[in-house]
Amino acid sequence: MRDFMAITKALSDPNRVRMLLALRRGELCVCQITEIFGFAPSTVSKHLSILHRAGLILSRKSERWVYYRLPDPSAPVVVREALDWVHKSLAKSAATHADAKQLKRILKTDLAVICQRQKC
Amino acid sequence: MRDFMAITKALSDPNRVRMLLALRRGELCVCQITEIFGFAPSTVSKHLSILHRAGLILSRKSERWVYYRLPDPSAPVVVREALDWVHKSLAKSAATHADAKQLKRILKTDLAVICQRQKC
DNA sequence: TTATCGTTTCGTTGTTTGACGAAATGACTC
DNA sequence: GAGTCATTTCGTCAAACAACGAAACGATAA
Repeated sequence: MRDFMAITKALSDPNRVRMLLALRRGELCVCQITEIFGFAPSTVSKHLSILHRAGLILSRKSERWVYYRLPDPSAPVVVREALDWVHKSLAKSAATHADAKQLKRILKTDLAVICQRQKC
Repeated sequence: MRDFMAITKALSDPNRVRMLLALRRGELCVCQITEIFGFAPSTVSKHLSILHRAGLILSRKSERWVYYRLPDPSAPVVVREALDWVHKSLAKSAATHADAKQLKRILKTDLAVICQRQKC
């Protein structure tokens, strides 16, 4: 029950759900996600840590950056089904589409430039 | 997105999730649910209205009582899948089992007696 | 070591949420 | 039409939460 509630609480904030959807195409580092959503880095970090603690995303550190990604198929069933439900339900939503557009723009930009722009 | 968030917000409270699970065996009236969980009737009513607004339960009025039940298979896909996920994930949890035991006891008791006990 | 830089943690602030009791509602009975 | 009764709505309070900036952290670079 506790694990399950960690997932539902993580999914109860729209910005966290948007972040899950943004990761659909592959891993992103914190500053890329910060750029997409326009929040302070500390805010984004907090959201990602909540998603991470619920098991909905995994993290990896490389060079200066921390990358987050969706879990692989070996994740617990409850997590896999939650993610399937989220993606299936929102893949075509307006918010997802808008975020995907932002993401496309950001992926064209060099990481260092993004980070400098944010002074992060 | 708004509909989806109504569902995740509804599922983000453990007591509301317990109520969904309690309805698995069939419809219950507000005072029966109140008896199971030991909250004030106004609290239970609020929880049920949140679940109802999210489309996770349906209601029916009969005589003095309002009955709530899980939706039939004609419910929206997003709702059906959410409920499937909840039930599949928690059917065997300790909390569900304890509530089911309470429920069994309460179903043996006459509705009028329950309501009187609560002065509701 | 010291500096730099992306990320996280901490403390604060304003908002949301869950609980309750009291009062309102609305249907059924007399 | 007045009374009864289950349920809902309203107002209040305390706890939880989301956002931010400042400071701490931890790894890499000089």
